Amino acid sequence: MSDRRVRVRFAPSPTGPLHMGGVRTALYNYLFAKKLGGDFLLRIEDTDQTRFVPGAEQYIVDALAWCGISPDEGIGVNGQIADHGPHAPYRQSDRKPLYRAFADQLLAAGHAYYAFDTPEELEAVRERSKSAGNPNWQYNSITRTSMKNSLTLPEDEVARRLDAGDAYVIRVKMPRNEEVKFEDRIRGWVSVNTLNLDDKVLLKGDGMPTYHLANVVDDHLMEITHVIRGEEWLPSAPLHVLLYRFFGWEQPEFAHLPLLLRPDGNGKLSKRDGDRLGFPVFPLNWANAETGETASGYRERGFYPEGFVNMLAFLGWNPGTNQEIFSLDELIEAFSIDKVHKAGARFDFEKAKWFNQQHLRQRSPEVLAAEYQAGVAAAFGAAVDTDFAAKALTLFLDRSEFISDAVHAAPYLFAKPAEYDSVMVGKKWTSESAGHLRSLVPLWAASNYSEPALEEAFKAFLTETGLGFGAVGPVVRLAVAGTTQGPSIFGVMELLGRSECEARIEKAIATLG
RNA sequence: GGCCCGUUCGUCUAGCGGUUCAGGACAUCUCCCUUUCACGGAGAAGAUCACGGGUUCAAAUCCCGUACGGGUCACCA
Repeated sequence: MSDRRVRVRFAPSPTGPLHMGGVRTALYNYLFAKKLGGDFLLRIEDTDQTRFVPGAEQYIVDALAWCGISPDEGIGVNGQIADHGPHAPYRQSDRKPLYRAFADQLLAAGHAYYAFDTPEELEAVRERSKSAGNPNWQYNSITRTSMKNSLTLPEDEVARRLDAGDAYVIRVKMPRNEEVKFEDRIRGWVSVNTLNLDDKVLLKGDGMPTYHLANVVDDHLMEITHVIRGEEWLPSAPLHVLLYRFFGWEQPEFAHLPLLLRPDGNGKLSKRDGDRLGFPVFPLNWANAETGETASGYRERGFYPEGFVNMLAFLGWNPGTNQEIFSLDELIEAFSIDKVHKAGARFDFEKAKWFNQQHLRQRSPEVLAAEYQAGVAAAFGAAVDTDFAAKALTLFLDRSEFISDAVHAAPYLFAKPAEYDSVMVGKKWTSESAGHLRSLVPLWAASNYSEPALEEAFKAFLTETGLGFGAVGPVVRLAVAGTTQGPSIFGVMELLGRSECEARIEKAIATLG
């Protein structure tokens, strides 16, 4: 497989929104392919018709598009829900007719067999086994001899049942005692004895393949060279290796990614963690049609795709240098599957925010100004011009992790303070405060109301009166902004303009005395 | 429980037999800057490299065992 064109795939099941772990798997696949000049495909594995969730497929496509992880082939090319490429269709439910022949091939070669046991019978056997002290009964090389299948039933009865249309599944016939080995790109040699593997169902009663069959068949047909997926697939990898062998196909290279762990306690990060832990687990908002609840997404939380992707890339991978801030293109350049960590990575939202902050600062002033304008319009229904936005950003960007921080840090830029910080009023507002402000108003009015001029006039006033900055500065802040925190109050005053500032000062004096 | 995988500062990690009594980042703390809050700068603290045995002149790095953690055991993916 060394000189084959690199082709990888991300193959999610549309049973709900894609969570961040899934996005990271897609990202690593994408980075790997692009780094090597190969193809990245998106295939939809919807063989379980009972778990179909409306909108999930659209969500997956939208989420990847937002992240900039664009498929070259399959579903979702150019963000469209449509098949695109020489191996169409790329949705397994649409490929249903094609799997049967492969199951038959295994049947003919003696690597698979028909099994007529009903789900109820299997359930009963498991129950019996459990009460006998064996908690997990398996359909395997030993137990299959006492089940109803084409290995135990007389040939004519099997033919009769098949003719009669009896329900059946096709199971893999697991070899009795064989060591299955494969070299995982991340974990090295992994070895399992078939004694511990069971006769997995390959083709279900409804004619649909299970993941195992569909995955192996499609990866082969679609000429996938590297299977990069989550560690939860490691236990079934030996089965897949065996299937490639049974079919006589070249086996792709495997790379099983470490899991994303919950920041608290134990276990892997799951969809059900939702917002319970105080951060989104999904790339985009997801409105659950059944519960009516909306799970929050990174996009809506204010993250830039660049920050989100950068953060995800570093959960389990590291370039080996001290550089941490990367664009998608830089990630492609730096990525190496061999540098992926083996152990699970515990997610830390604080660091995630830091990544976004770094990307926030890398954006151009023009783009930021436009985003700020949009944010202000959405939050306060106020329209501000580009100059205002640019000036506001020089004041507020430093203290922001998200552009929304800059927007929400100063509602007082868009409305007079509704109230004044009572603690600071108590500390700083004295019987003399109103007088100081009244003295300042004409001094400022005589200036051009620019930040430096306002500050200069203020300082001159202090010098003249012998007052300290701490005695009057906070008072000005309270009057103009209602709070004593924030950037230079003179910058804020410049933004607000003279008449607004004077009105606010009057209002404060009227309110606070 | 069986099988498989993993284990370096609180967290993400660098490290691939000697140049490391372990480097960076987030978080924490201190100081400077700023008469606010942040940003920024400087610094501190924080890991006997899970533990125990080996191998070797030399081990975080190789091997074995133990412990702990995780994953997986469906006609789900």
